[in-house]
Amino acid sequence: MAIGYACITIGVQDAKQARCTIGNATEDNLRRLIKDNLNALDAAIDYNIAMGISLFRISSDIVPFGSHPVNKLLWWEEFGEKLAQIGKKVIDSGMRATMHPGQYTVLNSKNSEVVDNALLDLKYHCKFMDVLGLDEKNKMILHVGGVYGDKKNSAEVFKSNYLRLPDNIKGRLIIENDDKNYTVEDVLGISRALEVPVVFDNLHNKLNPSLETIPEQGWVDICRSTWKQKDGVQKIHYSQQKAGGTAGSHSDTIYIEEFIKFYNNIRDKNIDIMLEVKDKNISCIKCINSSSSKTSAKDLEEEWARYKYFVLSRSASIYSEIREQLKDKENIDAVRFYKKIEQAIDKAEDKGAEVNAAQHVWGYINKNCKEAEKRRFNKLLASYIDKGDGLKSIKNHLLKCAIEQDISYLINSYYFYI
DNA sequence: TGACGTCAAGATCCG
DNA sequence: CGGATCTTGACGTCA
Repeated sequence: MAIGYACITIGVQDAKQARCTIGNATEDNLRRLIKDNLNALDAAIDYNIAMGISLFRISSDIVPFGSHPVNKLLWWEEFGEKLAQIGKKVIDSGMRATMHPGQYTVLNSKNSEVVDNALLDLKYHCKFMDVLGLDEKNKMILHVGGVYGDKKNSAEVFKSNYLRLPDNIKGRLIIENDDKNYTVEDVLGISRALEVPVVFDNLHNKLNPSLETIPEQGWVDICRSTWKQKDGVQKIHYSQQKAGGTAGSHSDTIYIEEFIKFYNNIRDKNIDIMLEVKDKNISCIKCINSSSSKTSAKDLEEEWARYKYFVLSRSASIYSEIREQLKDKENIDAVRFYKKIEQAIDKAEDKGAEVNAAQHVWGYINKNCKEAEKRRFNKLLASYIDKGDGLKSIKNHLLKCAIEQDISYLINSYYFYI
C-alpha cells in the first residue's frame, strides 16, 4: 500500500522544476533545463525517501518539449548516467514512479496529426521511464480521449490505435475514467478488449458516473480485476472537489475525515492511491500518517514543527489546543491532529494572528540578520498593520532571511507555502 | 471564439 | 532596480 502525489514537491528548495517558452527553447537552454530538472527530480526523490513516500508521479515537463520537434537533443544519451542513477535510487528505495500525459494527448482523435503527436508524446514518456530503468509496474496513465458525437465509435478508434502502439508503450499504458466523456464503465469496456489496467478516479466518477449505479468501492473492486501480476499493485486516483470551485477542480488540501472514510471502505488495502491535490506532498504525508498504524508521537511532532507557525498565523487558540493534544503521548490520534490543522486552514485571515506569527518567526531571524533586512521587515510589518496588504511580502522576506541564515527549522515550515 | 487546467516564464507595474 | 503582480504559453475538445 502506498499513497503518493503528483509532480510538485512543495517547500523543498532544490526540487523546483523549470521550463521555458517555445521561443526560448534553444539547444543551450534546453540542455540547461534538463540538467536542472533532473537534479530537482533527484532532490524530490530524496525527499520522498526521507518522508516515507513511495509513490510519485514524475512531471511531463521534466524534459521541456520532450515530444516536440523543437527539442532535438538526444537527452537520453546526454544525461544517460544521471537518469540511470536516479532510476537506481527509485528502484533501491522501493518507490513506484508514474507519468501522466495530460488531457491534450489524444490517441483517438479525428485529426491524424493529433494522433501522430499523441504517439510521439507516449514515446517520450515511455522513453523517460525506460531510461530510468524502471520495470513495467511503473505505469503511464492516459485518458481515452474525445467522443466526436459517437462514443462507441470513438472507443473503437482508441482500441485500434492502441493495438498499433509499440510493445514497450503497451506494457506501461493504463487508462483512466475522465470527468466529462468516458465513465469507468466505458473504460472497463475498452479494458476488456485490450487487457489494459484501469485506474479508478473517484472524483471523475462522481462528476461523470456510469449508467450502472455501483458504490465507489464496488468500482475499485471491479477495476482490480484488470490489474495482472506483471502490472503491479492496483492504482487509483483520489481527489476532493474544491468548495466553490468549478466542477472537477481539486481541493487545496485533502480533508482527512473524508479520505479516511473512503480508505476504510476499501476492502483490499493492497492498493496504491495517487492523490491529486493542490498541497501535494503536504496532504500526502497527512494521509500516510492518518491511515498507518505505525504513526508515532514523533511523526506527529515532526509534522507539528512544520505546521506550527502556519497554525499560529491563523489562530492562537487552535495552536494551544494542538499543543495540549500532543502532550498526550499515549493516545496518538493523527486524524484528530489534522482536523485541527484543517480548522486553521479554513479560518479567514486574522491580522492580529498574522502579525503575531510573523513576529514569532522574526524572533529566530532577528539575531543574525543585516540592518537592511531588519528595516525591511519593520517596514513591511508596519504597512501590513496599517493597510492590511503585503502579507505575502512579509513571508517572502522572512523565508529569504531564513534561507540566508540556513535555518532549516524555518525553511521547512509550511507557514511559507500554504 | 472562449473555457477548460497547469504553473512557471515572461511582461509589466510599483515604490 | 528589486520585488510584486498580472498575463501568456502550449496542448485539443467541446459548447
